[in-house]
Amino acid sequence: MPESRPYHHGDLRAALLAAAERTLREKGVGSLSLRELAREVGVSHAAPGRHFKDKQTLLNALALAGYERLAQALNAADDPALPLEPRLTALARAYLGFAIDNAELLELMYARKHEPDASEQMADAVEQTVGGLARVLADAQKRGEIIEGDPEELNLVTGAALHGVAGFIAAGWLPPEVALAGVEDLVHHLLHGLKPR
Amino acid sequence: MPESRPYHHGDLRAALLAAAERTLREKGVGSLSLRELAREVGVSHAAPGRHFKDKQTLLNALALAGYERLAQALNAADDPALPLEPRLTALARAYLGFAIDNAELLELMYARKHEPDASEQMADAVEQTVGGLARVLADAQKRGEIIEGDPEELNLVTGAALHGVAGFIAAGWLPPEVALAGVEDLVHHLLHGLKPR
DNA sequence: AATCGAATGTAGGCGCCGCCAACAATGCCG
DNA sequence: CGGCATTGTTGGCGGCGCCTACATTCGATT
Repeated sequence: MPESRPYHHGDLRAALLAAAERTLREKGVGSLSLRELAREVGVSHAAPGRHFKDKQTLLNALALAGYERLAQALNAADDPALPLEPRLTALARAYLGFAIDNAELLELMYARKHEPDASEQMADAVEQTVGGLARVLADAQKRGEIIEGDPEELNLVTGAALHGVAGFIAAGWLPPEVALAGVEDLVHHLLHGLKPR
Repeated sequence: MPESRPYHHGDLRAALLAAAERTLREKGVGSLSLRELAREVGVSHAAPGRHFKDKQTLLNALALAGYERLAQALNAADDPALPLEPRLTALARAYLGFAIDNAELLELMYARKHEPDASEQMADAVEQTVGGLARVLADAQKRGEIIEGDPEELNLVTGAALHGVAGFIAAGWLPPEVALAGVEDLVHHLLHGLKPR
């Protein structure tokens, strides 16, 4: 007889996360159940509890993995040799690309709110992610390519604009192609403003 | 003996929506259950089904009401007599104020995505909401206060920046006071750009 | 290498949920 | 006033998250 599945899975935690991300992408966070995941992976309905103390913990892990992938994508897209405008455009394109390919996941990543601790890991991940943008702006400021003033405020405007567009995409108000096609203009308007000069 | 509650509630639908919004504000969308609402309002667990065919339908109604309140707040805040910058600032302040006071609700409003129809009412409501912003920018463009070019693109930059800040607030990354304090700078940077001039 | 505790998986159950069907009370319109 | 649509109630089905008790396996200590 075929030896049945071993009692221990081997890497249940990773398998659960992988299945969860697939389900998240295909059916949305709403139809994500621990029992269903357990079924997909082929373990009992209580097995996930050994690796994630509750459902929220699994979602947090998912979000954390998302931040790492996002930070990686942003770092890969950043070319410090470029002048400010194309450099920012590339960064923006990378962020929106991630938002398009991982809409549900991104929503999860941004849904971490009133968790008291929410694991400092999460805060670190967020910091690392926005750090890429902050670095670009700080560099530009140092070189005099953009105005002086509180860097936090500049980060906010730029980050908010990007985040907002990502939100529009996730909400389905802005078709992905349109968003990508408009990246260049978006960055241009951010840098040059809307007033005539 | 005190006459017992009448068999028919009178306005169960409105009572459910009111209770739902309170729960939403206090405990978040996650702890919103039809049965719990029914209990709060004092009806049986199946009564809500007479007014909302399923939970999503109730959430949609909630979101719709939110759009109406938001559009109202924005209209009230818009003073066409003002010059562009203060006019936009007032609008932004109103939007962020709404986002602060109704974070959970706003999240619900923005969560309507892959519903095929999702009721055209919703689309109308969204249109009405962003319409306020579009009007301001169109006016300004007509008066030559801002650059020419695709109005859609200008709406996008401005709307995205506002929406993004609202998202930061909802996510808990940006303390409300900081957001409100930065509104003026935000609008200023949007209009004048980040590049030195 | 044998042992024993920690880690990991299983079985069952509790109370909640959303949704459905059958029935009861009420309001309304002829 | 009689009948019908509306609105509420009761009961139940299957699914869920989480818990406890138990089973199996792994690995470190001796």
